[in-house]
Amino acid sequence: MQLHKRDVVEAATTLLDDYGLADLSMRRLARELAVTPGALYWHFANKQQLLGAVADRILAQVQLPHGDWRVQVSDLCGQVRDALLSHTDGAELVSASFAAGQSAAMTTVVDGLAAAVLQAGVTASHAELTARTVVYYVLGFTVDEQSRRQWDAAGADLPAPAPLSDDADARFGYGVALLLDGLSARQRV
Amino acid sequence: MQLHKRDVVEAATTLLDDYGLADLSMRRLARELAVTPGALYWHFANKQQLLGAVADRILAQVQLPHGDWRVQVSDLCGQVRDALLSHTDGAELVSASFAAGQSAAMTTVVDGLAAAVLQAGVTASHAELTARTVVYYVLGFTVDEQSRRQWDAAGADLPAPAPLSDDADARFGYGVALLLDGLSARQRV
DNA sequence: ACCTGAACACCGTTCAAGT
DNA sequence: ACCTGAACACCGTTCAAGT
Repeated sequence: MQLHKRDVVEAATTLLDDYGLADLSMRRLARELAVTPGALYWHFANKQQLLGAVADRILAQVQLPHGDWRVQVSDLCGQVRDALLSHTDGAELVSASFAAGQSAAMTTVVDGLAAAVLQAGVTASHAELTARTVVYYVLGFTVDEQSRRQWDAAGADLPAPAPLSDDADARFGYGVALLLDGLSARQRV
Repeated sequence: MQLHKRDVVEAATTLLDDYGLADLSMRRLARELAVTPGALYWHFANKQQLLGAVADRILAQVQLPHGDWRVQVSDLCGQVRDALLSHTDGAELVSASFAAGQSAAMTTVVDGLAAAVLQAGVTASHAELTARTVVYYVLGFTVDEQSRRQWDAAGADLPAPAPLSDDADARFGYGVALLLDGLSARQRV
């Protein structure tokens, strides 16, 4: 039966979760879908575009937040981080797709952040720049966190007491708060 | 005659500047050095490690700054950005090497930033975290800037008036200033 | 419209064997 | 100690030809 874009993206996500980004190849994905590699190129122009679609799938759960701009920004940051951490190499994949300009969902996130910081009194011309600064932090932090996390998990099974996941939350929140403080310091009200 | 680590790293840097990261392969590098691919594996454990050495070479020009902590931070940020922009795909390469924990020079930069922000009154336990936040921004911004830059350069030769490079400097400075303001807001003096 | 078959031009890495 | 030869197990992408 017919191959649809959605099936391809779903299979790619499963492959990602089970074997990681390094083993997510067009050939392997084709094998998993029981088609020839060339078939994928009917639906996607290239691998980058396909990975962009996977990135968007990973970020699909993210909702634009409401409330005070500070709450909106930290909510959005937290949602993105949670989405990335819920898939193997999710942070690396989304980060690369964003850098390659292949993630529409990430652009939506930037726009959401830009709208929020506008309420903080940032000028229109600086809103997107501010939003990107926040996104660079979220992606940089989470890529780092996830690689350490996966490295630890690859070590001994249950080595130390437990990695204390709350600590990572606090560390993540620290950087977000730092950026929010920078914005507040500039707020003219 | 004998192949030395330095020769390999130098040749890799030339290849990077001339053809970009995507075309910097172990096989092509070996060809350029007139050796067999296997020869490289006597000097480097794997490609990641070799790229880490190239990253360190790119950052070799960066000097630990002096003066007020604010000046130290923005100096260091500017130096790193300049270093990355002076090699094709330099930002992407250093960013990847840093994420993979293969760049000693980048670790030195983080330590330098941590030392600077300590003077801003950040607690010792938050200094490295703050430094990493700054680094995430510098890398994220510069990867973005360089990819746009190279994309534009690949377009028409001399298309519009000129890309206005000072604008990029100002945009970069804006994010650094935002982080510095966040730190200042917390400063207890 | 959608997919196969088959090719093109490559990869990173390992390792016995040579010098 | 340092490197070659040769292999292993793959890649992304294209495109005429089939259905």
